Amino acid sequence: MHSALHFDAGRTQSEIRVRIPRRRTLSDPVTRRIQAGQHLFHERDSAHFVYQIASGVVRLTRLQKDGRRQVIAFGFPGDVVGLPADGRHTTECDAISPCEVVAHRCANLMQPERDPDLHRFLMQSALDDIRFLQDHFLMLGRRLALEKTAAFLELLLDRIGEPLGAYTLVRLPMNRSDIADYLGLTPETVSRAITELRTRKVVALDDANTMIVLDDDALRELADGT
Amino acid sequence: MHSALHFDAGRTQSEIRVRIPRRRTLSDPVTRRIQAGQHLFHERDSAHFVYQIASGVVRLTRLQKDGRRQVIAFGFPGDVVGLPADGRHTTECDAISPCEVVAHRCANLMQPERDPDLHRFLMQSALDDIRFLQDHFLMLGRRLALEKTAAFLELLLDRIGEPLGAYTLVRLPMNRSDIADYLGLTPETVSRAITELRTRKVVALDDANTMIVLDDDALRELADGT
DNA sequence: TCGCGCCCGTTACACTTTGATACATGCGTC
DNA sequence: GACGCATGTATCAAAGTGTAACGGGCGCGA
Repeated sequence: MHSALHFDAGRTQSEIRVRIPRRRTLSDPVTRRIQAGQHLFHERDSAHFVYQIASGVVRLTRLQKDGRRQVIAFGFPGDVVGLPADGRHTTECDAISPCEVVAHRCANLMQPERDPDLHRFLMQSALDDIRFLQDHFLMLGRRLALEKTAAFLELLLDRIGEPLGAYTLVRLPMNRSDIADYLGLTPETVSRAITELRTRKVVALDDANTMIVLDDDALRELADGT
Repeated sequence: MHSALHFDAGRTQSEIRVRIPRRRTLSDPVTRRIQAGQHLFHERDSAHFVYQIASGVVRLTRLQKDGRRQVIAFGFPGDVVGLPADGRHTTECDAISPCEVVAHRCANLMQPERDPDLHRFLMQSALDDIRFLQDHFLMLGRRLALEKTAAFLELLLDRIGEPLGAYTLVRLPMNRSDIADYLGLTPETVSRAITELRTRKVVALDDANTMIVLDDDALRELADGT
């Protein structure tokens, strides 16, 4: 069944990128490349930079005393990650696929006079971040694992979906454990939910975690709980 | 049992207040009084003001298509609520106890040049907000209802606890349904969890939802899952 | 003042979902 | 070919939910 699902869409994940506007200021941004698995920063690190993702995907996590891990968010191209509180980072951040990121100095956060445009941009990013975090709550609070999973796939569809004829292609950069820790489930339950979505022909999935959304409407209905 | 628990601490909830610095700018803040149940704003409202809570508690919620409600956050004295995305409010906001709030014009969010001090303050608020939202995820992701509930009461302890001799007094301004919708549980489960905490002599609770934290350490251990 | 209905909190019971555990499969690497 | 890693599947136990019922407090109107 899987072998019949070999869709060759050409572009690779890393090619989904966002144009970073070139700016002329005292605090010109610096581009960095990082590999999958590398950390951008750790929780409680003194914060020197915030990072805008140009390509690739990062994972923002919090570690708990009992050893459990909560995935706070995924950083997709265009997102700004690493906004600090009290001068320190509030999460772990590591790449789950090769990334290019643009680093901006944190000092600019509290110096609006120095570079108003940059400050405006950072404020915009913080406000967007708040909205994304609020969206995430709706997934965690939702009751059924199938609904949570559908809502998550809907998010991916909207954030990193690539048109492919009548359907949409979504390359999953994260594994089942990441999804589980994002949704407050176990990897097994995520696996069951995805299997159910495949059985219902809502999505198709090959061995390389490349997904095709077959029934966009059904996915959104499940995500909405209707 | 309840009648034996009549502790008279004198101060009322509304007396927990935060000093709002008087500022001299083009955009002087305006104080408003609102009653319990009144709305400050609705989801998708065009955002004209952000509000800093001076006294009282507000509730930030999102309504879902299936009728369920997610409590995104509670706004305690000192908190800033109503930070918009794309010029619109992203949640409902209503008071759950009589409130005094200080309104600042949203226009200042994207005009750092006009009032740098105000902009710095709003940025700080946004960054704090992000951290609080992240903290909330750890409560939702936690496994057991007892742990979630303990974590929530720990939050209240830290935010609105009032020293009372060797113990700490916490007046719960919200009802069981609010707590349930905040933690992703049902009101019944919250009730059971609180009953368990009372049985274990971790907290005491009277008929007026006034709580005394008897065993601070036990509460935090439960909240940490240890 | 009394009676009434309503809301909230609590408790009990049956049921559903999820978690925990175990094991099989497939893939890549050594 | 052995091994590690990630994923999928199956089974059983545990936890939470849904439903219902009960009691207390409160506001309202007769």
